[in-house]
Amino acid sequence: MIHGHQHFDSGQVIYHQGAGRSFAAVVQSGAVKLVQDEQVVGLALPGDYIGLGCLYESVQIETAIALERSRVCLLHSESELGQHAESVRLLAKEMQQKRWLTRIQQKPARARVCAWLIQISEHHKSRGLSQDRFRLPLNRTDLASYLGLALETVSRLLTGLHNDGLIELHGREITILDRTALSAESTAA
Amino acid sequence: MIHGHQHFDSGQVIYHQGAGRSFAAVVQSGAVKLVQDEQVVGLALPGDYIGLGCLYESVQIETAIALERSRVCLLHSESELGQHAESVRLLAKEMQQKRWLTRIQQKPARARVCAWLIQISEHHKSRGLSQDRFRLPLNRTDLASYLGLALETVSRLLTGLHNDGLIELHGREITILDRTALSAESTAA
DNA sequence: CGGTGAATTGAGCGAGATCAATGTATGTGG
DNA sequence: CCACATACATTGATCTCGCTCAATTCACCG
Repeated sequence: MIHGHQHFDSGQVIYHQGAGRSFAAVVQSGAVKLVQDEQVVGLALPGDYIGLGCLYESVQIETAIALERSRVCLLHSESELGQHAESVRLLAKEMQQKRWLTRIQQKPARARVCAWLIQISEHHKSRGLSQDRFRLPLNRTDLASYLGLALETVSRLLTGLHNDGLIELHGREITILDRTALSAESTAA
Repeated sequence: MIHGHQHFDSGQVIYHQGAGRSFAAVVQSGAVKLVQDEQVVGLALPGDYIGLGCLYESVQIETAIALERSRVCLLHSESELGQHAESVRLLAKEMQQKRWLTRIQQKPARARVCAWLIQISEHHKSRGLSQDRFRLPLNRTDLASYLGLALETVSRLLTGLHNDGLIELHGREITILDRTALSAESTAA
């Protein structure tokens, strides 16, 4: 049984979909994407739990891949995951994420991108970082997969938001210029 | 505190989104739809739990509406919901549903409909009913909302499946003629 | 019968996908 | 230091799936 934290380089697999002897983990730094059948289905940032499927499934449900050098604290045993009451809370958080995803999937493409940007921004804020200036944790391909769009569409929409003066953009570095408008668009249609 | 089962007529609200003093319940007969912000986000058939949000939220997350005369067993207290370990199992089942939804949302419209038909068919099978002949629990409008499509599209696709000889269809009564093909299409693209 | 709500069918349009080319940043080895 | 390779991002042109709007049709009920 490996305890304590462990490092993963960008692109490294933390665990594979279908793998037995499954375990959960907490992301402590960096960023991790969750992939299910070639589809990006989740994004875990510092503080987020991954692999909670082990609470009720015998094998991992998704593949977890580090998006940049990340530190992850592996939780192999039941006791390391805390009491059951705590487990319910963790599952609940994951459920909220899924609900959010389901809801924005119905919105038009531009709203999805806006909603995601806001979401990432909030996450940064909650970690005490700048909520207006940060690096996008996903590249265009992964972001497109996550939002259920074509990568070209994502690219076009981001430059669109830039042209409309809502954001500043240099590759993956982003600055939010008009959070109000962004937020408004994210709830549109 | 109301105990035991209770009946709801078609269209009756079991609980409202946002309602306090929330509770969970088990559907014992009939069918219930779960609506979140005008959007159908779930369908509960006999044996399914609803309102599990009460495990971690103080107010109901969605509105539950009976689709036909249904018997529902209300679970007001923590103890009626079983031990925590049981709660995790219930949440897990709900999570699976959500994962399924997220996954098919990316597929083309026809695959969504096929996947849903298969899903309902399996549910019937697991209840010991005919897996080939049954009544669709949702009308076209609700089904469209659930699958993220326009109701006209759903209608066209169903008649399409009929023309292709995969199903027999009279209003909401359906007969599955070619489960293999249906299943194959549900995983397409 | 007519009346009401659900389902089907048709015509046209548009958001977003696809295909294809070009651009930009980080390399790596000569 | 420059040519070149690789990966990621942008931009353009075109096509298509599914949406919208509108007109029937169908089933059931008073």
